[in-house]
Amino acid sequence: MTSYDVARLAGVSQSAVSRCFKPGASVAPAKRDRIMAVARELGYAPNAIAQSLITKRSGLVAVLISNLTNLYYPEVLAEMSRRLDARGMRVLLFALQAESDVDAMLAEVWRYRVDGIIAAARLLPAQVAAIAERGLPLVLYNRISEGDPVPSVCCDSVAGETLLIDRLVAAGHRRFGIVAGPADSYVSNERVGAASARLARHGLEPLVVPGQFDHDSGRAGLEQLLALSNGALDALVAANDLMAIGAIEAARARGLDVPGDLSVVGFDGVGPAGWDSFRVTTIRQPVQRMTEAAVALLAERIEDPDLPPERRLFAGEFLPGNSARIEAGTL
Amino acid sequence: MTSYDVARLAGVSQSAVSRCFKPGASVAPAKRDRIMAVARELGYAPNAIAQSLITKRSGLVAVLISNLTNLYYPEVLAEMSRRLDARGMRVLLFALQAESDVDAMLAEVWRYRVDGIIAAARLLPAQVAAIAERGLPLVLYNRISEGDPVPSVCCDSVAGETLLIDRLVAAGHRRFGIVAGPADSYVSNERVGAASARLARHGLEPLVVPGQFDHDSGRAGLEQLLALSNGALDALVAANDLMAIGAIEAARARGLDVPGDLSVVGFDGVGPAGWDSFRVTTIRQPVQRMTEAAVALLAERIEDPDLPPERRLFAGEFLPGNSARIEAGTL
DNA sequence: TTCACGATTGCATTCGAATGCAGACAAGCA
DNA sequence: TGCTTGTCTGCATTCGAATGCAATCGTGAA
Repeated sequence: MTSYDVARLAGVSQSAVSRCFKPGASVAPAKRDRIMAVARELGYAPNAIAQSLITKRSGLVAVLISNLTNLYYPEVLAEMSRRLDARGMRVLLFALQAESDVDAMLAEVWRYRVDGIIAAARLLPAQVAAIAERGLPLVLYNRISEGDPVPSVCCDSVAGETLLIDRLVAAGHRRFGIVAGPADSYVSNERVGAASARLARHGLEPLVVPGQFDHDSGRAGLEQLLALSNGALDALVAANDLMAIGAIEAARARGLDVPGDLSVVGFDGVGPAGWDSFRVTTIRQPVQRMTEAAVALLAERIEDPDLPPERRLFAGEFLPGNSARIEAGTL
Repeated sequence: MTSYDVARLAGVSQSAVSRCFKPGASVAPAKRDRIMAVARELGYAPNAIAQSLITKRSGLVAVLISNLTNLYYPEVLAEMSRRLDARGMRVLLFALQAESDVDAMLAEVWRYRVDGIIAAARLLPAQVAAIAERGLPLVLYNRISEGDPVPSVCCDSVAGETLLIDRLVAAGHRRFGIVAGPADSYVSNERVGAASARLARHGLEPLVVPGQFDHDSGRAGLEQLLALSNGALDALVAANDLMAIGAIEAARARGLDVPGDLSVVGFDGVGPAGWDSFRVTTIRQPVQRMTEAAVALLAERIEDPDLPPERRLFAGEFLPGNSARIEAGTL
């Protein structure tokens, strides 16, 4: 079904059909009705491919996500999809396996003439530059660019970790351990850096061990920290909830009570963190508002590519949970 | 950058450039090298949009997923994306909020001239018919069509539930409760039906309460079942792991030991089911093989639309876990 | 009645790549 | 040398919709 088919059956020109589907175009009401009736009968809708070719707008947004299985991203993706949808844009999904895939993904991104990119994945400065060179609007999600400024949406790790640390210190914790995420993860570095810095302000220095943002890392992290500290650990700060949960389970497996013997805090506020078995003391990212902001930033820049980069920082919500000894009522 | 730009700089015709990017096309080696050099320099790659228009192949596959936040689908989506990628196809993602969205989504699917559809969402017979009418290959994931036969990939619920029930009965459980998923969910009906049928073979009849496939439903389901049975419950069969976990937590909250006082089994084999806190006795879906099969079925049918519908049923893997009293060594 | 003006309408072109067709050219063979 | 085969090439057209431009129509004003 093409606009020509509709035109022929309705006895008008192809232009008329095209104009019927363009809001604000000049078409006589009677003719429009006739055309739309035929279109409906034939099940006609403008071919987005052909439209893209001529208008240079594909309606596609490339969404790059590095580790979909991270429990946190599915929610982000679902929200993002919904919001892009509401603005008439489609999600072209790029689920990255490894960092090395990025260049290959970008090659595909170019080919499909997407209108913009939302990236929740690590991009090298050269990659960011390549995107900018093509004039493609880009919005980073929970990371910022290392090179030139790029619009981004982040959850305030510094504020979040600062709050957690202050609470823990106020409640008497002194011997801290931190389980970091991957060394090249922006959020991990932010969170670990913020927590360490805040501890330093309190005159404390944490033990830090690396992790991978997954459940097993939390378990392994706890073991390492206990070994390093000879069992003298008051609080474990995990760079995300999944690791916090792993740590909680590992602690229990060793007969430690959480939070009685050890306080554990996480970050993200994913679903399982709220389950009875864990009730992780954590910071919940405002996913709804963050995805909305990301989509809005992108949409604005698709309309006007000259808008300056803007960085939106969202405060997380403190979830007291029950995995850390924290003074009640000090909210 | 268009093929014309490359052609001009390389001093050849646009056709030649086009042929350079088509495997097996006839181009003199020397010329090919020259053209490719220019193309690389300009960062040229064929415009997928223009290609789609003329070849009637977009390389896009619409992936419809109903509840991305279900813990199980993210893994499916990531795997599917990777495998489609390997075959040179892109994922156009449609994350459904409500069933009512399907028609709106399909309208978009038409517009983008996707090459095929993989649906992990409920489709009405009329919707399946509309897809068939357009000649679009369709593969269903973990569901089958209610009307005309459609290629599909499923995990064998009957075998899985049968195995679980047999084990439970063999271990002496007699008073069963089942927490179902949404009434319109195919997998829920399959699993609940299979479990009930198998129990009937053993001369047993379970209590059945409805759920929503989420954590809270498991909790609520347990409460309801305990009320209905006056506390006389041996085993709880949840239609998925998330509900099994909710039920386990609710049972513990009531002071019941799992599996000492109550056995709980789930289905899916999602990550959290394997965590120490739960060790859910469950059936793991072979996601890798299932997604590979789904993508293969689709790819075949894109090549040859006349292939007959085929149904692939995969056996799940029994994970003993530790949430049910089951005879050891009876594997 | 005549003219101007605005609302409609269709024509023709454009977007970027793929491909059937025919011409150009070279090598192979008798 | 003459002719047959192939191998390369470029030309021209095609995909389906959007849009600048000019033509057409109707209407109200002068």
